[in-house]
Amino acid sequence: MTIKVIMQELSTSEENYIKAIYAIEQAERDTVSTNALAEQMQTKASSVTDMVKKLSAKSLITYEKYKGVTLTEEGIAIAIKLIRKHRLWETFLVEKLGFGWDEVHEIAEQLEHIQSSKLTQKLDAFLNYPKFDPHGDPIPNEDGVIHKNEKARNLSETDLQEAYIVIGVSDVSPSFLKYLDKNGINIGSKIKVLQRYDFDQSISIEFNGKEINLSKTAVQNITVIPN
Amino acid sequence: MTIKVIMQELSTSEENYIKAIYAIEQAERDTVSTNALAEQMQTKASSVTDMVKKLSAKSLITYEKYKGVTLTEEGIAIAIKLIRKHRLWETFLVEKLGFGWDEVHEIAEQLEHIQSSKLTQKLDAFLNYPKFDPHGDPIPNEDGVIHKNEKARNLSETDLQEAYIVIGVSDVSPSFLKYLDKNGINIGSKIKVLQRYDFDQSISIEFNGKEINLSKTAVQNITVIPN
DNA sequence: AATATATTTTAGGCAAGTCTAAAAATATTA
DNA sequence: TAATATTTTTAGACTTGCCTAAAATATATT
Ligand SMILES: [Mn+2]
Ligand SMILES: [Mn+2]
Ligand SMILES: [Mn+2]
Ligand SMILES: [Mn+2]
Repeated sequence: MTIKVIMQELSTSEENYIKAIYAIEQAERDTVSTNALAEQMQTKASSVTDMVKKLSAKSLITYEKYKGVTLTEEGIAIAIKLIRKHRLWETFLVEKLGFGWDEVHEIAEQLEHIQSSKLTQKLDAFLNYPKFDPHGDPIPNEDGVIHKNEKARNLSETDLQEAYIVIGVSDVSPSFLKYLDKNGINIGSKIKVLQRYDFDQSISIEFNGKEINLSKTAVQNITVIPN
Repeated sequence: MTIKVIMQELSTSEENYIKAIYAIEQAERDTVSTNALAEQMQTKASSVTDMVKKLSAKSLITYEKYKGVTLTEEGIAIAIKLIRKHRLWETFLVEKLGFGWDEVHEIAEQLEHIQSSKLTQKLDAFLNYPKFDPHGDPIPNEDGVIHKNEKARNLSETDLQEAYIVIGVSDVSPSFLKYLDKNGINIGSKIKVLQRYDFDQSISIEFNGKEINLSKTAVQNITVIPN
């Protein structure tokens, strides 16, 4: 007797909620509150309550009134599949179609919902099984395994006078990425941390021979490893 | 004073209706009836009436009660853009990802709704501005121009003992395309029409040295040009 | 502990897209 | 042309996903 796993069809909205819950779970290591989810989804708390009941009924999250939600194993698997598709498509758009890294997130938000596991698998092969997307984020493999870089840290947690390599950005808004482009900073850029200003938590770095000042907000959105 | 053309955002459902109306208009050269549209959309006539009112309010079709619908200029432009995207994606899936021509239609049905004119343009360039999709259908260019082959005709309208080249298929169902695959018939296949059987309107052709019998239904779905 | 504040849920409503059943209009046929 | 059949529209209902306003619960403050 064979057991058939029925992978339920999810709406785009349901998928986006799953992704949002996953993202919050990764950031804060706690159950996800209704308000936090409403914030992430740019919607109202009452809408979140509605959706959260539906996802709970489908066993993709556990939900207790007034106590927030957590993804189930199945929910996590779905979230990771979506992230995999999102990052593969972003890689395709940059590597094959020549888009800038600031242009691909919005399009990938649409493409990640295309339903075809064969497509995902063939896209992965076509791209030569890339490990990271254009923003330096790791791409989960077909089994859902994500290889995080152990040495990765936020630029705000670095030592003075030490050399680092930029390996990722956590804000993918076009304005931030264009700002980095203007300064020539990209994934792989070699930098040295020169000074840290306590009054506004900005820092100055050496990059390509010149000194660049980065605001607190910019610094918080750059991930590096020691060089 | 500049006139700004506001390209309205359409839902996937609205887009599919526009495409369906266009397809029927091409086939029968007449206004499109509610029932014909319901048949094409695999839905009920009452649902069609509802949608037809909406599209009419958006000036994408002209609609008169009990008299069927016609696409407006704007409606036609939208239909052609969708067909362009559909066929470009099918080409991508076959040429770049290695899908079979029988596997791509369903996936392209999803991909054609991705919103980004820059994506369409870059995909076109990446594919080297292909003129035809994997089923031999012409791909509209960025200006909406479709180059139809003047010499194209249905296999049912061919002369005996004459040589032809298969240039297209009008049924894209996997079962039909797999049937052609089994016989080795593809776009570009050189064939000779041997005989025509009146009693069931089947024909026999010579292909690759061997004789193949094709049913009426098969014949009706193959497009050829004289060799 | 009682009160005030913040968070979350419920109640009720709206738009899109679909359906069934019934009514209205059009087309066919006797 | 009148009856019959077919097509199309309307009426009313359902689901999904969202909203606002109000009620319920939980948390913070005095
Ligand atoms: Mn992204
Ligand atoms: Mn990314
Ligand atoms: Mn197709
Ligand atoms: Mn095609």
